[in-house]
Amino acid sequence: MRRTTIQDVAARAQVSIKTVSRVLNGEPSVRPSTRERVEKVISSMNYRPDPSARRLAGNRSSLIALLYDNPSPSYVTDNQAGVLSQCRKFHYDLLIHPCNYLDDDLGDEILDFIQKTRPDGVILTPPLSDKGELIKILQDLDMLFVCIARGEPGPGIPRVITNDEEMARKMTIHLISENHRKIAFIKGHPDHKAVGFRENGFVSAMQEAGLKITPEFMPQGYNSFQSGLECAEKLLGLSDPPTAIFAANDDMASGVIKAAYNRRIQVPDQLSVVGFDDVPFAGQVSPGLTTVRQPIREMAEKAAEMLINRIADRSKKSQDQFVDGKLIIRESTARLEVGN
Amino acid sequence: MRRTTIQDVAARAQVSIKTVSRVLNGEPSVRPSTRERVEKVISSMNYRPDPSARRLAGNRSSLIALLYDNPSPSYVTDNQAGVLSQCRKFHYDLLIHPCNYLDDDLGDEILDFIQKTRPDGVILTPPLSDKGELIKILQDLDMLFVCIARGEPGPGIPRVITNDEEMARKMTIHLISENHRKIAFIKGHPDHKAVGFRENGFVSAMQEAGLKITPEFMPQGYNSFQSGLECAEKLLGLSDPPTAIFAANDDMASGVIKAAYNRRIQVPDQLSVVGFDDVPFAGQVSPGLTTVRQPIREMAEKAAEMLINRIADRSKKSQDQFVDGKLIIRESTARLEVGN
DNA sequence: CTGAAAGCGCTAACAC
DNA sequence: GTGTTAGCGCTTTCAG
Repeated sequence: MRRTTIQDVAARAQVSIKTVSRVLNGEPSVRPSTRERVEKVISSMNYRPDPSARRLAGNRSSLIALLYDNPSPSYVTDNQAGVLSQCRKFHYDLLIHPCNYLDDDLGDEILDFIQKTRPDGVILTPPLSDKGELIKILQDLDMLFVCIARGEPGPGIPRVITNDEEMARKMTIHLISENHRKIAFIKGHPDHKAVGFRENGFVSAMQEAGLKITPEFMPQGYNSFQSGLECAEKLLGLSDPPTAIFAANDDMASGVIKAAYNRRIQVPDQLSVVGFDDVPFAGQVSPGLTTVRQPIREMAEKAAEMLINRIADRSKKSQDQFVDGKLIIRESTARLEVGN
Repeated sequence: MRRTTIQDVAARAQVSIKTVSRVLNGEPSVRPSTRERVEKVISSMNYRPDPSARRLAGNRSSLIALLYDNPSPSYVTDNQAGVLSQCRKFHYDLLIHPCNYLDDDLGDEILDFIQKTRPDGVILTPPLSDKGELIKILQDLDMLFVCIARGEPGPGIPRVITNDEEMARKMTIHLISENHRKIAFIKGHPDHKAVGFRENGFVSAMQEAGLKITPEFMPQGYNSFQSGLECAEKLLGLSDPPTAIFAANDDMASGVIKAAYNRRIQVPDQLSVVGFDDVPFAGQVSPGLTTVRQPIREMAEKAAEMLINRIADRSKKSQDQFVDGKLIIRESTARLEVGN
């Protein structure tokens, strides 16, 4: 059974295929009565335009590509969900392309992917969004793109960003308000710029409170559970250990909780732990993790929206979009009782 | 700058476009020397065939659709990764379609999606793969599909499945071998058939060991962290509580650990806990969760492979594929010391 | 083994 | 407002 085409619809509605096309694309110059008639036929025949034909003729793919390394499954699915919700609204399809940030030929691979699939636009998530080499490739291709959580601003590099620094400041101030003075910070992956801002927020809050921070109290993590575990081992083994540990993300924070568990250190009684992101399992570990909620899905939605707007009108410049985080206080932090 | 087309390649290689097409599609009847010449031109011009044009002319989309509800982010990303790896190998693109299992118009939505995107084949993950209504829609459309972890076999319903029952048996036997006698089982979502097999495995191992199981010790969970937490609350509140709890998946098992934590019950000293799936955070909770590793990625790969084979030759019948799970013993279980 | 020509189903000019 | 016509870049007959 051949699928029904625009011809069939046109014949039944007694109009030319062009008119059907106009109705399909919501073009204005169609008499309301005609439009209605065509729409009726379309739905009665259950007609769907063939996307390949549209792409070919219209020279636009109605495809958006989402590029990501794989920070964490929940990060990935949240981003996908956000982008997809906009895609559905505006009749785009989504192509996903996980890739390896460290691949030597990442650039070639992505170039290949884009040339092969010809999306109308691309969305980059960190750490890819911080990678100048990729940005350059996209710009050379004259491909529209939007960066999620990219660290650096730049002309022609539209971004959706959060107030990482401010939220890290707030979280640090919260810890200080709970009487903590010896607070350590586990730094995030150096290639992941936005995570670096969390460090800045921590440092500025500490300095403002007149608290000193030693390099010993700021070990370098790499965003992974394992690196958080290792950094915490070091911190907790110190002769004068911290009473609170702020990890730059939740994965590392859960590594800290694990390290404390291994050493039979009670959280939060003996040690407060905080993370950043509010991944799903942050609420499921024991104790529940105090953290900063990152509106990942919302950021992805905004990014998709920006991208779709730019596709519709390439001349329109788009400004960086901001999205707010939020403190989530759970059980992994507590007021430090005096005497410590 | 116009993109290079098959015409350009043909002109440069001094052949007709048909010959280029033949080379592109790996058709046999091309003289090796000609083939080589064409290939050289293709790579020197960095030519990529336009997928839309191919789809339109060839009446095949080179698209695979992955349909899923959202059991958990890691489940989703593992499935995507598995399918994608095969897609890349065989030059398919992947369309993802998360949906809501409980939507009243799920069938319509999926029908719409398929008609709109015209994939060459579809992969279903549980619980969608158990939903007869969807299967029927796909069959009516004459759409090729493969089910992952579908419970029921059926003619014309190719599946990739695991030995859930056997692994649950083994895990139960493990608990029994560690002296546990009072073992509770938190059942999975009733709509998720494969998870039901885990229950069967548990029951058969218990019966074989001559241990009795009361309904009280087999509460109904719904695969979520929260439901695991609630079931565990009930179990641990019993006058004669279990010494071990087997949850039908890891999310529920981590709910159990949380419940124990809340009640200051030591895991594994006072209570052994086991899950099923080996999601990433199973190794990150404290204590690490003893569980059964589900080879999700591998299943997805097999499913994609089967599907692609069927697309290549619709007449070929495909048999159900089996993939093995594996016991992962971590710290949440321990030998029960006598005297209990 | 290779090529010419006819579409695939749609959109974009341009006419009316 | 609406229709006609010519492609988009490829695959597929069907001839040679």
